[in-house]
Amino acid sequence: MAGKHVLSRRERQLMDIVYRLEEASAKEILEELNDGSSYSTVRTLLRKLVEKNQIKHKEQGLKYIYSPVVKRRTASRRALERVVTTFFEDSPLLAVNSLLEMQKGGITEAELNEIEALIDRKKKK
Amino acid sequence: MAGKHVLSRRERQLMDIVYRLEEASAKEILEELNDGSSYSTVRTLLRKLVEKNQIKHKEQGLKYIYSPVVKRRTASRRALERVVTTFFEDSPLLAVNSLLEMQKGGITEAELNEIEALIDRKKKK
DNA sequence: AGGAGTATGTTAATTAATTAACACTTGTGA
DNA sequence: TCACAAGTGTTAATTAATTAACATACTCCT
Repeated sequence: MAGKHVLSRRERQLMDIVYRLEEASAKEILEELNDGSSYSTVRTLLRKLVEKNQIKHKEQGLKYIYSPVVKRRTASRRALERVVTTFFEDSPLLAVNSLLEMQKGGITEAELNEIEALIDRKKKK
Repeated sequence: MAGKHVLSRRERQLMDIVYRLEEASAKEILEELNDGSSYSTVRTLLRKLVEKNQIKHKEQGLKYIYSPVVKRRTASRRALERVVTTFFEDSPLLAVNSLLEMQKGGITEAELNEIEALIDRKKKK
């Protein structure tokens, strides 16, 4: 293993699932992966992520429930920053523009109004 | 190698650089990486990315200039979608909210106005 | 011409990632 | 109680990723 915070492809894939589900058991993660992976495989990956201090677990009855060490809000900011840096020339504005055009989960008129409200609030500072 | 479109950690790191720079020579990528990697190492990675059909190169005098096969616009959409799915419950709105709060490359008043203009334009459709 | 400089092409050794078998623990219902 | 179900813990084999040495090709300049 290279370092504490360097994640392999597979490890990152699991982290994404954990962030999406907020918390999950090994079994749930296996189901989310939905490739032919064995339970054992998933558990080895989870153990490595615990070692790398990326996730922690609490016991729930028999099983462990895993959740991220870095909270979602922080991780999401970092993820957005990376995308903005890589694809949008460090301009959040350009990224917002792209989000407005996004089809998936398309933005409704009501949501557009919400965004305007956010902007107004921001302007007042 | 697993599949044609499955990238390793290092390969993705190079792709990010290529997307950020739009196009780059092996040497430029080496400089961007800015860890102790050897020129030879970078070139091997580039060759693999070509094999995986992630980048292509044109010759420029002696050297190759590499650029992504999937254009930036497409790749950026995919990247945003992934972030929105993983961290923002499939809601572009929530992602926009987070971008508005982003410090790095902070959004100016003028840019806020631009966003409002974008929204107005969008509303008219 | 030919040597230095700047590239790319080939190959191989090492290290890390990935996968999964197998052993063990604990709760639970017949 | 005791077999089974549902977990986790340990370990190891295999495959992929990573790194870099070495060889080769092409330009340019003296």
